[in-house]
Amino acid sequence: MNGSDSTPTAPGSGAPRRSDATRGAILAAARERFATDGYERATIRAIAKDANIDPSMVMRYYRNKEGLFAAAVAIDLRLPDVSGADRRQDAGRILVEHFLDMWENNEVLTALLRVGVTNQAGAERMQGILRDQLLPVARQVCPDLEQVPARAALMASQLLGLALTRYVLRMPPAVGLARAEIVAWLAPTVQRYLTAPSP
Amino acid sequence: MNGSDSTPTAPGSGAPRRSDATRGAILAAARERFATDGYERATIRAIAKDANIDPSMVMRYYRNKEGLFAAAVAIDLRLPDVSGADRRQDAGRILVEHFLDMWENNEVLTALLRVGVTNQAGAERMQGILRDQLLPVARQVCPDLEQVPARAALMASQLLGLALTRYVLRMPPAVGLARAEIVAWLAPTVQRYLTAPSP
DNA sequence: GGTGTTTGCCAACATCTGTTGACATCCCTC
DNA sequence: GAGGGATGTCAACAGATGTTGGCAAACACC
Repeated sequence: MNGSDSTPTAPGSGAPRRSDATRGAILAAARERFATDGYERATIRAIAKDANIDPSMVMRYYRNKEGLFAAAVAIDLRLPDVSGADRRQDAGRILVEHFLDMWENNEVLTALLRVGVTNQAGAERMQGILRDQLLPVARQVCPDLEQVPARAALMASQLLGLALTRYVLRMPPAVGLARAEIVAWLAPTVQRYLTAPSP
Repeated sequence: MNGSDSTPTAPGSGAPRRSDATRGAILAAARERFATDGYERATIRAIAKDANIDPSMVMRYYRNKEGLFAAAVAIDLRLPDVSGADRRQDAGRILVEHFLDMWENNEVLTALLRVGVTNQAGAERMQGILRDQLLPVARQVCPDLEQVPARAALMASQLLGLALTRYVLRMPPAVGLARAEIVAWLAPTVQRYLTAPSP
């Protein structure tokens, strides 16, 4: 439940508009549709119907479908700091737990993953998240700076792979895993990708 | 390069038809389009154009778009046997190498992954592959039979996660990984998921 | 050589898509 | 209370999409 985050279009600036409720409803509906249907099948008409407004309002407030997607899917992973000496050796567990928390109650992540697979803009957005958010974390704990991108990519492959099988494809055995199980299995993997000496 | 596999529709049965060349061309074009565009954006018209035939031929030979997809994407991972005592402790490396071989020169896998994310039928197909092909491999090497599904799911999460970041999203650091690097990093992970005692 | 089936192309259909513009209505300001 | 901008509704557009049926040519078989 993301709710209505202050000002939908220009966060933190501009006076509140009378249409903020509508804008928020559109964004909420868009997030849900993009998450369940992907980019192509999430039609503007369906989103507008969910938000109980006219399709033309979507165009007025977000220019076009791409603009709507850009506004609806803004992701801040809020990755925790793991640079402390004590936390560094626990980075795997901390990150896996944080990732699960994020995915379990944030449909925007599922939306972006679904869209990123079939839409170029979505894919680039995901590349940006890896570069701007995941990579810095790897830099905090990785010994050799030159290996940071590779290690971040490895971490991403495992975490996104879990999200893919569990939240998108909903493979029964992946859905059936308990949270504690996932942490116990994946934490050492991520820890190794981040800190183990290059094999 | 999959080429034209004998009889496209009913494998291993029926006399060769005069239209086999056309059928094959359609399937090849469909595979490529589904792989690059996903299900929705891979239009029948575009596929027909690639195959240099009329769109109506696609409908004649494969009923509808779903039928075309079902015919175009039939996957046999040809997973190697790892039940031997010596191979069992090498299962991780063997499977990762085999997976890379498969993905590097088989666009059908990319097609299925792209479609599985936005299409229910595609998702079910992938679930079937996990159940019918990946799970038996896990059963060969996993000590506790009850844990087989969970371990197969873990293996799938890592392998599909790599495919996702490298072949679908094409995240630069994931694309930049050398084959040997991937094997060196992922083999121990898969090995642990399959054979390590439950953590 | 005539017959029936297969193969292919063409035109069209109904529907859905993103998108646009005109018009009515509300609310705030002077 | 009049004016003006913001907000919302309605109808329509142009194009694309899956799908269908009819019709000509090529072929196989007697």
